[in-house]
Amino acid sequence: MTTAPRKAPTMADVARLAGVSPMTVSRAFKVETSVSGATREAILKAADDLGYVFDSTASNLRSQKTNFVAVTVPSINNANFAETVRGLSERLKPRGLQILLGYTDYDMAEEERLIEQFLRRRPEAIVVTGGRHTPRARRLLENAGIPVVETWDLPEAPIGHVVGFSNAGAVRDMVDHFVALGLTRIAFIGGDTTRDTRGADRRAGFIAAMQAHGCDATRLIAAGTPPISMREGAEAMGHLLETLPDTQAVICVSDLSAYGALTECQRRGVDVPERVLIAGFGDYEIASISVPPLTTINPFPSKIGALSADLIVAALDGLLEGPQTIRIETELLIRGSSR
Amino acid sequence: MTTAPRKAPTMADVARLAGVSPMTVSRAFKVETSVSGATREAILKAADDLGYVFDSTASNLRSQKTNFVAVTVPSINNANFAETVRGLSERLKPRGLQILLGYTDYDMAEEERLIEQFLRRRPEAIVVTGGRHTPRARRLLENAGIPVVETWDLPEAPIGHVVGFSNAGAVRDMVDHFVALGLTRIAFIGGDTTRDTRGADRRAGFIAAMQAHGCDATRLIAAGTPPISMREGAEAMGHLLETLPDTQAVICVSDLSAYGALTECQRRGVDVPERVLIAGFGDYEIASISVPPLTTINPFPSKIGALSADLIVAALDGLLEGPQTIRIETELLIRGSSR
DNA sequence: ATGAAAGCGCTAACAG
DNA sequence: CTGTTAGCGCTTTCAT
Repeated sequence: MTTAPRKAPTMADVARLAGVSPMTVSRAFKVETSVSGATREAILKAADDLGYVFDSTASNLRSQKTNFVAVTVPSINNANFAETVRGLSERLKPRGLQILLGYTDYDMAEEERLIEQFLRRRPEAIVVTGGRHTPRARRLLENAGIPVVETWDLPEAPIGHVVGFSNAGAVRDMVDHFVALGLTRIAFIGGDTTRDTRGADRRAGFIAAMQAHGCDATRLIAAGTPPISMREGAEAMGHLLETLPDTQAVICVSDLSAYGALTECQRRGVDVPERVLIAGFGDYEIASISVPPLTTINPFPSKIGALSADLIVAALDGLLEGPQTIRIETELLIRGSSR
Repeated sequence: MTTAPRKAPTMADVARLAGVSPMTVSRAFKVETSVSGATREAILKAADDLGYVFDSTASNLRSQKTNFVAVTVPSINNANFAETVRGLSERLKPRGLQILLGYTDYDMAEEERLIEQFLRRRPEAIVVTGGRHTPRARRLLENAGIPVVETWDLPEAPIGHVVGFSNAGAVRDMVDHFVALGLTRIAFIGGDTTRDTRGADRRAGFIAAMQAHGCDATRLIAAGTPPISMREGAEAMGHLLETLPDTQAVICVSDLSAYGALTECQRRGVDVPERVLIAGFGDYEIASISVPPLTTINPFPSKIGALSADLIVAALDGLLEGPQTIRIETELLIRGSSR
């Protein structure tokens, strides 16, 4: 059945059946509270007989504790953000904190709406992806009165705590790698830069690094709306091979688009890495197993989540002096697609 | 700042500043309620000045409405389940229903814990993945008094509504395809069958279909703990090529393991599909873009979500006579890896 | 170890 | 269109 005829039982009902006061029932449902073993047993038995389910909406209101942490990510369909959520979740669970997850679709206006909705539910802390937000979203976070963690970025003016890395710096490392191989005609494949701020930072990092090396930084292919897919990466590669056939290396905004680019080369009989080198970003599983495997950057997504959780727990325990910024060092992984 | 010095303002504070009663403030925050334009404006202005944020913990308790739907999936890091969640989310949002998402790690005991936690928060409805649960989880769902939807499966004894497909039947279609090509030495690569019940159903469907065709159904490779990865698919394929080198075709429990198997063939110089044919499950993006592309089955994951949302909305509106079962017809996609 | 009273912040129900 | 009263189901606080 999917509908109950009668009203759900409350603690008062359980108390009546067990012959105790509602307060004792309340205590019996917490761990480490002073209730005698026999009484607790009788209460839990009574609760089970009645089909009682604890009502946390009432508990939340009275105790002013909701025991959840709000988390916003750009996309739920992304292995790296999923790893960050897993890292968070695993360290928050032992503290009895659940995660309320929402996705913004890489849209700051949607992020603002989501943050407002989430704050209404009174989370104990909030984790957001990125360091750029609408002015109103920023204000909401500043005034929320709870720990705030910005991740996957190193914002210039953080709202609260930060656990992230330099997207531009990571791509600079990649450019340096290619230049060290003696290459100069290097292209960048990414999505439209208005939506995905981390993608935009990577593109900006590419341009800055190329210019620092005195190389032409105009081989920029926009491949569609972020997050760009394998297919869009493939299409961008096709376009690149046709319009700028002397390109020696390609840096893609993510491993997924890089893999798409690789397959397009395979379909066209363009040898990788002999004729063109390819690199991605994110160290997704595909990057380590494709033939050839893809050169990429590991941003340690689950570490971002775990360290964010540590900050939250410390902040809730009052152990933090002020806002903390934890800088993650990304790792350049040179694989078969670039050597 | 991450901590507020003073207490957060309530509706009473807003009411005082705006010179109205708390009830009018409450009305001003709902749409389509009878509040004069000028009054509403003054109230929202006062709320903004105070930095007031609506407290839904109180609203939830008093109105006995939480405006969210609980959803459990085996893994958050899975493009197909993500599509189901997206399908749900997009159709529930216009109704003002948010999603509370949790993952079970393919573990029924963890699912039970999660369901209990979720029901304490009093969701309007609950969506679970699969049709097998612990006895206690089943009882909790039966007594929850809210619409329940089981997905991604066709349970024999549904708890409430169902939106799913036959995992065994889908694999039967795949076996039929290979047998029609004149092949008989067909293997199945999957994970341990104790955890992933959908994977177990696919394996059982493989065995049944092979036996129905009078073929040997013993080429079964267990590749690790579900969900099995690309790497585990590759390792299983290596094992298969060494122990049963006369195998003509391989059906994998998912596209990810199928892709791993494909790469292993490429590393070993085993031509696909000339020497061995490969098929997966799920129609992930990798399946359509790999070289060669992978034969697979599309279970229409976002449709599962959308139809589940429709059932929930109809049930909440009291438009459903009784439990509904919606059967999704999967689609066999024959691609380069098997022809 | 257990109980009684009060109230968390909002809104259902009723009145005007 | 707006206000008053009461109470959702717990837990804080203070007793015993």
